[in-house]
Amino acid sequence: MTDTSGAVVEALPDTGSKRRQIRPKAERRQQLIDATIRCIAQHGLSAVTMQMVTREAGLSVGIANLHFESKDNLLKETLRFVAEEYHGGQIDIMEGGDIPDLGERLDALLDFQLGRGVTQRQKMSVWFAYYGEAGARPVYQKIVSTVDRLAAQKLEALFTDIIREGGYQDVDARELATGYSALIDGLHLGLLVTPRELSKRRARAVARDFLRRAFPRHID
Amino acid sequence: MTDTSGAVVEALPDTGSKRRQIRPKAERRQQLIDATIRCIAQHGLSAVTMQMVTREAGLSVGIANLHFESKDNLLKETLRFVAEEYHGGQIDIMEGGDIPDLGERLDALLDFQLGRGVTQRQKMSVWFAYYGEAGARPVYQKIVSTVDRLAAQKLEALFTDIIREGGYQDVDARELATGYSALIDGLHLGLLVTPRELSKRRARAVARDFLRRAFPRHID
DNA sequence: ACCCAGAATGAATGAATATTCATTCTTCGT
DNA sequence: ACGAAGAATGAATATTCATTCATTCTGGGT
Repeated sequence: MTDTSGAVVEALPDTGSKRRQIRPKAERRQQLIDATIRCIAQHGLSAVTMQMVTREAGLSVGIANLHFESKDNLLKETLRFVAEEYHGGQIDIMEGGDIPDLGERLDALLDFQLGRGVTQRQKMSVWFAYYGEAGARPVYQKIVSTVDRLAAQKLEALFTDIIREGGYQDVDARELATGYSALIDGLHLGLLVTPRELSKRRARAVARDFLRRAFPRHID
Repeated sequence: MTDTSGAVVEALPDTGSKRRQIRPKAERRQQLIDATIRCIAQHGLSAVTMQMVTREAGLSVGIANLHFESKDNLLKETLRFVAEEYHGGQIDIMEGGDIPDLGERLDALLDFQLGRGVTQRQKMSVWFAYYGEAGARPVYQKIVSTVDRLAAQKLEALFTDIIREGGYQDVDARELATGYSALIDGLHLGLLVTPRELSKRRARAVARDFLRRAFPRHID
């Protein structure tokens, strides 16, 4: 309305080239998912628009509906990606052919869960944005609970091994695993919502404390 | 456009009376906040509309902007209400003039945190819906962290008393309080997102276990 | 060199939604 | 009984947004 002269086309300081690029479908999909993650983290799930996402990806609006059928689907696939990345990483460590020592494996798990990769505000924001909607959207519940269940099983198995190795008495692997998972989730929440009160450093100390109290001969 | 005859006015099967009622501002505000809570729980924060809320409250659309200036404000006030209800309840118990025995006070706290009132899906949904947006909305962070900080202090004080009374060694009240709070948050999350895997009963057992391991002479 | 499958674009469309405000209705004090 | 203060209404407005699709462009295959 205000400027129809069309003189300035390359006004935006785009991500490099303004020339149309053709790329395989899989690559574009990932590009869009990554952009969605950044948008959710920055603006919140409820404020994310297709325009926002496609601009963040440096692409046109139409492309999102080309590679995902709808916004709904894009959001679903984004959750699936984040969930699999997080739980997949955990599972790799817990199965841990790389790390034979069980105590060290626990340490590695804790490092992953409260370390750089996962704890970045971006990822946490996305994670909890979906949790927030999960109460009203069974689809989200299903996506999360599918990967979640597997991770829970692996954790229980790891704890069972540790209990056997350490000869710990009066410790129930299943219950402890539930507690540990909940603790980690709660710490993530704290890091996200009240970063002033809870430093990453202290979060690790708290989690480590939990494990030490349960498995004193494996931690510290 | 389609029907200007104005014949059928009472077509909607309203919540009882179709007669216009005049009520004090404070009452209408609470009514709208309650409706907002129900809407968020049922449809998710991002799907809530003013029409939805006002219909749920059995009122007209205009009223929301009469008593709150905007949708944004209504959502903010709703969060404030939920936060104060939850943390206020905890604080009352922890200050606990009613319950002199410290172990019993702990039990009461746990009951409140994982009992009927708070754990109702409705309230949990709202709680986490806001957490999900908190990463992107400093306003929400501020509202939560204000009440949160006070509750954390009270919990630390309670734990300090218990540690002194029980003569527990090697236990840091602050760290334990952080851990316990995180654990409770994590359990709420589990109850909300994977109710199949985590029953309320088991959540209580897990939390109780955490406390017992720290304060064996006060629990069980 | 040229073609064309299909990738990419973005203006246009239509649906949804927050907010406004002229009007109507209640209640309370007198 | 009456009038005014202000509570309540909901049609209208303006905006925002997801989705569509006619058109343009690219790059690999011939």
